[in-house]
Amino acid sequence: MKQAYHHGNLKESLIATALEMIEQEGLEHVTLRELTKRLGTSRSAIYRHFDSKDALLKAVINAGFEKLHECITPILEQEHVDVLTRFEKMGRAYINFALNNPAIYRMIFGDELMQEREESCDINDEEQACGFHALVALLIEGQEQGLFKPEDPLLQATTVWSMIHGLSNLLIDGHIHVKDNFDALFEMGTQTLLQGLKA
Amino acid sequence: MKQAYHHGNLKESLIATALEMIEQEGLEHVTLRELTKRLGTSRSAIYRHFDSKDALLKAVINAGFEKLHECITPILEQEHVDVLTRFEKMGRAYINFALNNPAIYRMIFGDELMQEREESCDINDEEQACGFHALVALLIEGQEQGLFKPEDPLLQATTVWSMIHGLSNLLIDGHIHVKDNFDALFEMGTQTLLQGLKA
DNA sequence: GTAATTATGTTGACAATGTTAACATAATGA
DNA sequence: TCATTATGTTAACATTGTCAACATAATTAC
Repeated sequence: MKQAYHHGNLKESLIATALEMIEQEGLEHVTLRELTKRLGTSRSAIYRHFDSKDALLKAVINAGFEKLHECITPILEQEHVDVLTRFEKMGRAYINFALNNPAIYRMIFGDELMQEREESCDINDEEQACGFHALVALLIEGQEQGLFKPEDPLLQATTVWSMIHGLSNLLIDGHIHVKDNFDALFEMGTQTLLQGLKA
Repeated sequence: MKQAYHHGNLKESLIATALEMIEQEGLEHVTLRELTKRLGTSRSAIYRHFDSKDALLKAVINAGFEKLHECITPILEQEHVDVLTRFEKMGRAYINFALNNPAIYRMIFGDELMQEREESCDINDEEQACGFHALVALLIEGQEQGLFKPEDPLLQATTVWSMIHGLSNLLIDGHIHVKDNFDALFEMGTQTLLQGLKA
């Protein structure tokens, strides 16, 4: 019905299609002309919804971050599951997200676009890093059960995150080959972490 | 003397200046026109030495990788220093390299340019990943001294690398702020690793 | 030493891309 | 109904990587 002149919800379509293109063709092949062609609109229709291409990409990144968050946080908050199981499930889900969405994952954490906005992605802000603070909560829970050393849980969480994040990056950037020995590698990583944190 | 028409060693100057520009202005501001202007040559002089801009950037990446290698490997091979000290010094040097050369570090491990060349950066190839295999050797040495579990040292090395790499990335991408608590964070990371690997 | 060949550098042009201004059309509300 | 706002289109521009044609230096063959 809205096909005539107005697209309807171009803004969200732009984000969704850009996200698809990034994952399928790679960020460098995402051009505004191609993107708008796929949506049947004209080149500069974008500028009614975003200030620039970078602004659109930031919105895509935020959408991707939301996806990751929805993938991780629920696992950490399954209170009926024991701490160690949640720990392992979270790690597996996190790395799988990276493996299934490598381009977005790379953008979320590495893209230069994000460098400027100082505020965001600050671990210490509980609002912006709620996934991280769910991990902190899990570690505190483990400390109370005597599973982990009673040390600063923020530092512990950062250590855990470093390992998972580093492993994810090495995998999606091709420095480790999944086929080789993913399960053994994941096991070694988590076991090292758990023994390292153990009281 | 060579100023007249021929530059002399344009190829290496291109790599060196590009590396400087990347670190100072950021990769996205490195344009062939600006790069060649700084070297006093004309735009397309590049194409006498490189097939494309990407080819030049790959050469820059290789140069950066070499820098990292020269920074890390000597530490790992100091046979008169005990294993645990070498371990910690390596970690510190590695992260400091990332902090001092964030743009290049990001390119070395994350850049899409490298994705295509399947062969390279393969951990299992002892030629290409000699830094990594120096770490493997250190872990084997530690195993022989009873410091570490007698498990697959390749997996152990990958685990160590994941932690250091992840921490480096989180730091240079601004998700952790160095000023906050770098020493405590580094300590937590290495201690967790060491206790996790301990026999 | 001179001519031929190769290596290296320059200039002008082109296509692709992000962006903007001027214009066009739809939706909304007084 | 009409005025205002929201949204979409078209034409043009500057920037950038790239290439072809040309120019000049260095090297080699004779």
